[in-house]
Amino acid sequence: MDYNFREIEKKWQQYWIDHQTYKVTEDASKQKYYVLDMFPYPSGAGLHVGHPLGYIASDIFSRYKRSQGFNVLHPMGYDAYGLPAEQYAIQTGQHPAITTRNNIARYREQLDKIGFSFDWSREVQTCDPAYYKWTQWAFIKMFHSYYCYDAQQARPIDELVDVFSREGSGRLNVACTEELNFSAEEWKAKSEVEKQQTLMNYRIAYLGDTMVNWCAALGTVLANDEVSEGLSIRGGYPVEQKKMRQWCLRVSAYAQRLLDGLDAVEWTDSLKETQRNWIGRSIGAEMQFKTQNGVSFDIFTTRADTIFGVTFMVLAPESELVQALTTGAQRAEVEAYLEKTKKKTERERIADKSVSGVFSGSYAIHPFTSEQIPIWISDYVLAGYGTGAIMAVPAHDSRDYAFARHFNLSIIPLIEGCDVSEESFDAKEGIMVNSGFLNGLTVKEAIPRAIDKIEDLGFGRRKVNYRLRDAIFSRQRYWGEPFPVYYKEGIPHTLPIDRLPLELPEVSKFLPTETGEPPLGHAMNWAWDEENETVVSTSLIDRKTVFPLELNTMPGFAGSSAYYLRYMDPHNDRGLVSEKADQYWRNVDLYVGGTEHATGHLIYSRFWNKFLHDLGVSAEEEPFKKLVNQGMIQGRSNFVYRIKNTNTFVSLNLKDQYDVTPIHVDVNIVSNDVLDMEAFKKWNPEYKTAEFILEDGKYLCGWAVEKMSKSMFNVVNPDDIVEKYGADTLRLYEMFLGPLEQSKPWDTNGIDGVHRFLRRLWNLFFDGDRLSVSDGEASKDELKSLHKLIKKVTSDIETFSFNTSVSAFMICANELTQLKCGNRSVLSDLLVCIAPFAPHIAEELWHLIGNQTSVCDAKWPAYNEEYLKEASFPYAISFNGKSRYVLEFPAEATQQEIEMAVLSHPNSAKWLDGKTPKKVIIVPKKIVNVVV
RNA sequence: GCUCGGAUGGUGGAAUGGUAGACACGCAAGACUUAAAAUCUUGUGACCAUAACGGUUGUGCGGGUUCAAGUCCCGCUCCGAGUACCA
Repeated sequence: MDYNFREIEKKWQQYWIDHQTYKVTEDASKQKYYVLDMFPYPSGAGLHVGHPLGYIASDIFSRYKRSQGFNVLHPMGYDAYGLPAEQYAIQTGQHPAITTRNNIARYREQLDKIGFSFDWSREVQTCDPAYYKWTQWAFIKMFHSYYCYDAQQARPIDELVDVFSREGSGRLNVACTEELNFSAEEWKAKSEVEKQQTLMNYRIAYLGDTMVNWCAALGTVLANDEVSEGLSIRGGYPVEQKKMRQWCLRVSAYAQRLLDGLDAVEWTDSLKETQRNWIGRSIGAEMQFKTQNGVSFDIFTTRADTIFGVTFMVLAPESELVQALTTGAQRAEVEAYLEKTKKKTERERIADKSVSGVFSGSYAIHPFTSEQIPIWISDYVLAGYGTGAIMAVPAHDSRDYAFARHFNLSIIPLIEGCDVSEESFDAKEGIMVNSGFLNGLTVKEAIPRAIDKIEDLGFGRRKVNYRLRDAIFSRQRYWGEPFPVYYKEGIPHTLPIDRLPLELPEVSKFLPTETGEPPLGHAMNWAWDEENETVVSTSLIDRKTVFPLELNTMPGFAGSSAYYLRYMDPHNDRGLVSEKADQYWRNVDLYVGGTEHATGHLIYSRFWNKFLHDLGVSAEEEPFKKLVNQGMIQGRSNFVYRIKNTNTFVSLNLKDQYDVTPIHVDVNIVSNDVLDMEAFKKWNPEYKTAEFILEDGKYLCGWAVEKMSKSMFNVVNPDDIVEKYGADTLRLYEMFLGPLEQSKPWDTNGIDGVHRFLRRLWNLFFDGDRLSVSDGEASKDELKSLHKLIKKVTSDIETFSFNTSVSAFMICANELTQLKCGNRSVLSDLLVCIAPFAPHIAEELWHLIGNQTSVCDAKWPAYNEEYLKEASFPYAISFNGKSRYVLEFPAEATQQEIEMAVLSHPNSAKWLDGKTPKKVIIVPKKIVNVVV
C-alpha cells in the first residue's frame, strides 16, 4: 500500500477539527504548561518556509508535553495593527481592515496545512475591538498610576494627590520626569489645570515634551527600537530628532526591576546581555557645578576619580542651559552652531565624525581647585542621557581628548606613567597623580573615595543612571488602537472604563490632514459627549459637554504587550483575564520567537506585565519563563549566466570562458541547482527565445545565500512543499535542517531523504498491501532499538535538539526494518515518539493498527535502561593516545582481565615494540590507553 | 570600538575530555528494468600503498594542560549577530 500523504493529511486535519482535539480548558487535576509562539504580523506576502520553523518546534514541544500528561495551552493569533496595511491603504484606498482580514485568512489557510496543534478557539487579533478594549484599559490604568521607588511598584495616582495636599512633594521617592519641589500649601494654591500639569510629571502613561525620532517620510514618530543607525527599521527612511508633545510610558521607572528579573528567567545569555545593554545601568555620581554668573548645573559621570583632570565642560546643543550660559559676546556664534546642528539628521550626526563645537562664553568653578573652567557646547554630548551636560576629562576620555586637541584646550594626565601625547588613556587602571586627596590610590579605590568626598562636601551624590528611556507611545497613524482620551481645556481626560472599547472611527483619507494633524483628524465622528458618554460628531465640539478625542493612535507594541495574558481567557468581556484563569496558567513556560524582538517587544511586554502584576492582574512578575530563539531561514538564490548582449545562457562551470552577467532566477524552476529550461523560457517573456550552453546535458545554476525576499526570486512557499511532499515531510525537514537556534539557508536539496524515511516508516507496517502487525513478545533487539530511540528523543526534545531526533528516527526505522519488526507494542511506542514531529502519518498508522483514540492522547513511553544494557562493549585500544584497533569485552570483565587481554593481543606487539608499558588507563566501556 | 556567538568532508550537520565525520544530501559502482523513474545493496575526509593487509595525516592559525583535546586554557585570523559619540 502506498503512503498517500495528501489523503492522510486532509483526513486527520478534519478529524482533529471535528473532535476538537486541541481545545484546552483549565483543569485543576492536571499540571499546566504554556507554550507560546510570537504571533505573526499578517503581511500581504503570506508565509514563506522560514516562518513555520519556530512554530514547528513549539508544536513538537507542545505535543510532547501533552503526551506527558500536561494540560498544554498552545494558542495562536495575529499582531494585526501595523504599517504595511496602512501604507497599502494610502496607495490603493483599500481599507486596512479589509487587507488585514484577507491576509489573516491567507495565513490561516497556510498554517492549517502544516498540522499545528493550536487551540484556535482562543485566537486573538490585536485589531479586534473586543481585544483592544483591554489595551486601552491598561493605558487608562497607567494614566492613573505613578511609580513608587520605596514600594517598588505602581500605585494609584490618587495616593499621590493625598500626599501632595498633606505634605507637598518634599520627601517623595517616586519616578518622575523632573524633580519638583513644592509644599502642601503651594499644591493647594494651584489651579486645577496646574494640578493636572503637575500630575503629568508622575503618571506612568504621561504626555511629555520629549525629543522624539521623527520620520518625515512615514509621517510619524518612532520608538528607539524602531530606529537603527538613524533610519527607520520599516522602510529605511531618515529619522530626525524633534521636540514634540507625545504620550509616553514611564518604562524607565521599571529599569531596575527589568534588570533584576533577567536573573530569574531561562533565556540565552546573549539575549539577556542584549537587554542588559539596552537597559544600560551605570553607577556614578551626579555633581553640581557653579558658574561665575550664579547659574549652577548638574553633570553625570562614572569617573568621579578624574575630577582633577577637568579642563572644560560641555553642554548638549539641545540643553536648556545653553540659553542661560551663553554670554552676549558669544550669542551670535552659538546661535549659528545650534542652527547648524539642528539641521543635521541623527544619521548625519553619527556619520559625521569630525569634531565641532562652540564656546558659550561662561566659566564653571571647579569645586576643589576653584579654577575657572570654560563651558563649551557640542553635539557629541547627548541631551537624552544623564543631564545633557558633562565634565570633560580629555586625558582619560577619547571623545573629550579629540575635542581638546581640536580646540587646543589643556590636557592634564592623572594616572602615573600614562602617555597622553597621542591618545587618551581610557582604561580604569593605574595609580592617581595630580589629584589632590586622591593621589596614590588606584583608580578602583579612587572612584568611591571621590564620590564620598563629593557627598560630604555637598557638591553631589551617588547616582545610578540607566540608558533605558521612556517609550514614546503616540503614533501619527490611522491603523492602530485609538487612545481612550479626550481633551477638556487642553487637559487630557480618560474615558470611563465601562465605555470601552473606543472603536477606531472611519476616515475619508489615511493621510495626515491639511493642517498636519494625524489621519484621525479626517474622522467625522470623533468627539466625546461627556454627559451622554458617547462618541459624537466632531461638529458638536462647540457644545459645552462635547470635547475632541485624541488624534494619535498607539504603536505596534501596544497590542503585543499583553496578548499572552489574553489567550488565557480570550472571551472574557469583564476583564483582561479572570483571576481564575490567570492563577491557573500564570505565565508562559516556553516562548519561541526570533531575536529581533530583544529590545522591543521583549522589553515592553516585560514592563507591561510588571505593571499588571503591580495591579494584581498578572500573577507572575516575569511573563516568559523560558525563551528559545529560532534562527532565521535565509533564502538560497539561484543564478543563470547570460553572455553579455545575447540571449544565450551558459551553465555554471563554463561561465568563466565568457563575459557573463549573473541574473537571479526563480528558485521554483530550479531543482538541485539544475534549471528547468522550458519553465525558464515561460517564466519571463524576455527569455522566450533563450538558448543554453549546457554541461553534461544539464544547465547548472550558481547560488548564493541572501535574505528571503520577492526581489531575489528565492521565496519558497510552504504550500508548495506541502503539496509536493506533505506536511509531515516539511515539518521533519525544517527540523532536520540544523540546530533550531542557528540561522541557515533554505535548501531543498536534502528533502528527499526525509521523505524517503517517511515512506520507509510506512512500509514498516505493511507486507505488500497487507498490514503486517502482530501481538506477542517483542524481541530483545527490537526493544533495544526502541528504547534507544525513546531515550534519545526524550532528551533531545528537552534540549530542543530536534535535528538529531530526526536522525534517531531514521536509525530506528532502519533497524526495525532489518529486524522485520511487526510487533504491535513496539510500533505503537514508536508512533507516539514520532507523533509530535509527524502527526499525520503517526495518527493514520496509529489507527490502522487498531487504536480508537487519537495518538495525541497517547502516553509518552518511558524508556527502560534494562533493555539498553549491553552484554559486551567495544573498547578502543590506544597506544600513547592514538587509537589503533578495537576489541570487545563482556560488560563484567575486570580491569585486570582487560589489561591482560590487550597486552597479550597479537596486534599490540607492534605498538609495544618489545617495551613494557609504563601505564595502562582503562575507561570502563570506552577505551584502553597503553602508555609505552 | 565594545558585547555575544561561530569556524569540523563536495554539502547540511553529529560527537557527557575517550574509536572524529552519526544521520542525510550528493557522487560512484552494482541489482531490478527493453529503458527511464522509483526502490534496494555496496562504497565514499585527504594522501600514500597494495593481489591483499596496511600506513600517514586530518576539526581556521600558533602555543599550552592531559595518558588522551574538535571539546579545556592562553594568544591570533576570519565570519556572523547585537550595540554605540551613554560621559
